[in-house]
Amino acid sequence: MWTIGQLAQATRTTVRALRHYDEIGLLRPTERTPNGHRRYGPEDLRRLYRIRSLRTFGMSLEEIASSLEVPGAMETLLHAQLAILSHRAEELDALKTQLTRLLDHDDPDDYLKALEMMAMFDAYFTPEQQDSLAARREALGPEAVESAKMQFRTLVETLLACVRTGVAPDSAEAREAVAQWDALGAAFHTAGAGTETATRRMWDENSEEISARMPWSAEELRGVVAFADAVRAARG
Amino acid sequence: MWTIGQLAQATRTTVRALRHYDEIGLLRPTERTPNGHRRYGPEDLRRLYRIRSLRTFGMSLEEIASSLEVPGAMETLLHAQLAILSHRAEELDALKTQLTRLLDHDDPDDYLKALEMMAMFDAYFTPEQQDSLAARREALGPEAVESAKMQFRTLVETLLACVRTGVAPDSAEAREAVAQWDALGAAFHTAGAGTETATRRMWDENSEEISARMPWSAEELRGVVAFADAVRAARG
DNA sequence: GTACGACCTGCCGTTACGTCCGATTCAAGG
DNA sequence: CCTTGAATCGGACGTAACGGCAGGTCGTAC
Repeated sequence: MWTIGQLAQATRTTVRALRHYDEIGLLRPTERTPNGHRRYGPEDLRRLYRIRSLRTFGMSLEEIASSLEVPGAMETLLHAQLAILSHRAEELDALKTQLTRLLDHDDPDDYLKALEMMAMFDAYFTPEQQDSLAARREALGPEAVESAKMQFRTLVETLLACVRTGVAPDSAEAREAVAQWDALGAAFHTAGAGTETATRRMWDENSEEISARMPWSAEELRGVVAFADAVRAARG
Repeated sequence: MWTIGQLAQATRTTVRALRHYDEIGLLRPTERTPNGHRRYGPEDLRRLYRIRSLRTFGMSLEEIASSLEVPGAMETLLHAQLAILSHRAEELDALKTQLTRLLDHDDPDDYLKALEMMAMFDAYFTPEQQDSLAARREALGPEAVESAKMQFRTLVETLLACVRTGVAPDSAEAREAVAQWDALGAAFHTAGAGTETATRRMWDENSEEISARMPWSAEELRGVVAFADAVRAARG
């Protein structure tokens, strides 16, 4: 039989934790001395060992309590916990790659804007869509992505010029530019269903935020998008 | 300018979270209407995006607040967070393998005892020592481990017989048995420094618990260990 | 006798909000 | 203009697993 301090020291827990377990009924000492001091026996020690093990697996004390009562619950619970841990590991891994991508970014002063974009990205794309977009980018390779950015810039400039000079939406010049624009987008979208509409929503609702990362104003961008719509409508 | 409900819906947060951010001064709305309703502007929206991004990286609101104030703190903090995430990933991975080992165990009714042993194991070996022991077991292969268990059982029986029949500690029979015992232990211990003494402490302080998993009583085991000590002492 | 350590109960604090409350206030319809 | 339902307000309490502190009791050693 051991006092609470001895048990705590022997099992590398704390007196406070043991008292907490007693409070919530998870580990009641075998007996109390007449003056109220807790006395723990070997059976309590074993139960404590089990509790600490299950705790290292990330289970809540409530789960531990119920699994220790019901004799057959252990296997089911451990399997479930393994699944949870695997899921958490995947999430962690995704976070790590995202963070690494962010830190590998060229411009170290651009973190704040990058963070904004990531959150917006999260808000408009489902995780599956994000995965497919990332996979698509990876499949295309970094130089293809850079090249796409360049093409995108020149296309925006072209369309912007069309808007400014009042080129008709059914002109060959406008059609050609919009066709290239759509092809460029398609190269990144073919992998995931619904990414096109999500991109469009993000574009519509956040042109101000997006323009903050680009050399054009939100007004100009909205004009370009509207013009592209008109060109597609004229094309039929 | 948006109301709190609109902002919450647009950014997929909750009204309560936004009020919380306001409370702790993390995200104050640009203005209030005369009647006290919060009004958020584009600047608030951007700040919220940043906050949500950093939150997904597992940072506390306090860390986020300070990193958003100090201009250069972002890179340092993100790097630190990446390190933390990597560490957590390793821990999670270790937990997963441990759980998997437990679930791969032959006897499904033996979970509770296995959990006890794991906790004791944790209490007496440092993580590095545990790694080296596991690596050692893996290097030896499962059939070698099984064979060692068999040898261990017969050795205990032999020594137990010596104790019962009062064989002298300096007899050839006793010396031979103890030499084999030590060799068997050495096969598992050579990889990690300090594992021998840890094993010994665990053995000394928990013979009752250990005996619960073996076909001998704690009394008998303590007798065997003491006898082995005597034999080693006689050997010099 | 008293000093010291170990123990007791009870209460507040932690994180990032969720939930519920009663009291206003807004927007739309009759 | 009045009503009604939805949105908003501030405040309070709850969460998980303890940590830490206060004030009191107990046992032992000097």
